[in-house]
Amino acid sequence: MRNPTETKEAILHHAGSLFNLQGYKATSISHITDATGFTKGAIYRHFSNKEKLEEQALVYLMGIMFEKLRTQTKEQNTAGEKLRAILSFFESYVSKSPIKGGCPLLNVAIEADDNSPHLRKKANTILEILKESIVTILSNGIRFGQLKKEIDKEYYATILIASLEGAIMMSKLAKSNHDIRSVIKHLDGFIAGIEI
Amino acid sequence: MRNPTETKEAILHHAGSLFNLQGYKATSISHITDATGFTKGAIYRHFSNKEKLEEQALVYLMGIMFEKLRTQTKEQNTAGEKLRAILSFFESYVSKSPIKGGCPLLNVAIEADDNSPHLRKKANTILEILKESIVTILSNGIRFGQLKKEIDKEYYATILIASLEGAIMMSKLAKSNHDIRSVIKHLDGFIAGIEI
DNA sequence: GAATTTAGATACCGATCGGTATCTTTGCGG
DNA sequence: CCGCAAAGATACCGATCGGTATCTAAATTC
Repeated sequence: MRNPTETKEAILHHAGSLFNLQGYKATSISHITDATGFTKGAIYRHFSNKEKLEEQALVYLMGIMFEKLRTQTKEQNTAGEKLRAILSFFESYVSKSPIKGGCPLLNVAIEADDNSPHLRKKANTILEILKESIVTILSNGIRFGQLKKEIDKEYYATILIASLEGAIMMSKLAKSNHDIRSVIKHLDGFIAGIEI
Repeated sequence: MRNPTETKEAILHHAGSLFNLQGYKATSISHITDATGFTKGAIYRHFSNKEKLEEQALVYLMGIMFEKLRTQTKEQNTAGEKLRAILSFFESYVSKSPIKGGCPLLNVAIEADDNSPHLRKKANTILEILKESIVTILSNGIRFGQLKKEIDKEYYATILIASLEGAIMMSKLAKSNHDIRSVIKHLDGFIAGIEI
């Protein structure tokens, strides 16, 4: 069964999983060959070097994240419900995570901010997309008369993301969802404050 | 000038700085010998292995953090002022950081949570100490009639820490203090809500 | 179905990793 | 000022790092 498309997909899948769990620099090509069953020859045929593999694996991981996030918000009707779907989506990163190792955005941000310009740039773009998707929910909420008109949308998006990402860090460290539940409780009230 | 105490201090200082900037696993002993001017022989005389050096460097970093935090809160008189001193302390991690590379607690938490049990445990203890120190400020604020009696202190401490740590991640990623300023603005109001 | 392209395996490269055994040098106690 | 213990330097170890050149085998093309 030789299928280059599936091979590349399998490499991205396992590499992404390992990068998110162990870190990008800490994960070697050998770790990936062990996980996939493929050899270095196969990996370097599909990716010119480790840096490119890291970048594409990050995009792959964020694709999964945004896909899950989008389906869960689409199920909801009002802006308030959509925002609360985001809260529970982030809570899932602690216990039954869609990707092992927690939030890939948080992980790559901390590892890359000071010494991996290529990953940092991509991560920053991803953060902006996440922000923008929350802003869109808020805009629609205002348009449909579900949220107060005068709110600073970008400000609210920032508060939500910062609190949730910080809470993931705390809860993963303590191996308990107590902290993220507190934060979600707080953000729930925060959202209620702008609902009509 | 041969002074083992100063040598150990210098190793911890440079190692801590590199660990916080590049990560623990990504920083090799060679990086530390380059930074300190000492050789492997010197390092392994003072630290039995790299793991122990990582642990002690983390404690060293957090010592600096808590020392700075303590002096800045001690300068303030009321609980509200002390809490706001914490906000501006965290803001300093982005621009004029006491330690290069951002918040050492956040950094070690993300790197260690899934695969460095020895660091994870220490980091978790540090998180608890940070929480406890905020709870103490809140308790005193209540005792001196500066804060409302009925508040859930641990809950408030969690919200503060999560928001601030998440904001550091965002601001370092975007290389701007815009996000952390938004979060601080929000937390400022949050604190005002429990002041009398 | 033979020829050719391409996916993937194998074997190797120099550099660097954490760690150690040994040697030299320094400073201190007598 | 001499002897000795401790501090630090040097030189090395096997393992592993990212990367590449080459080879084999499978699919595609005509």
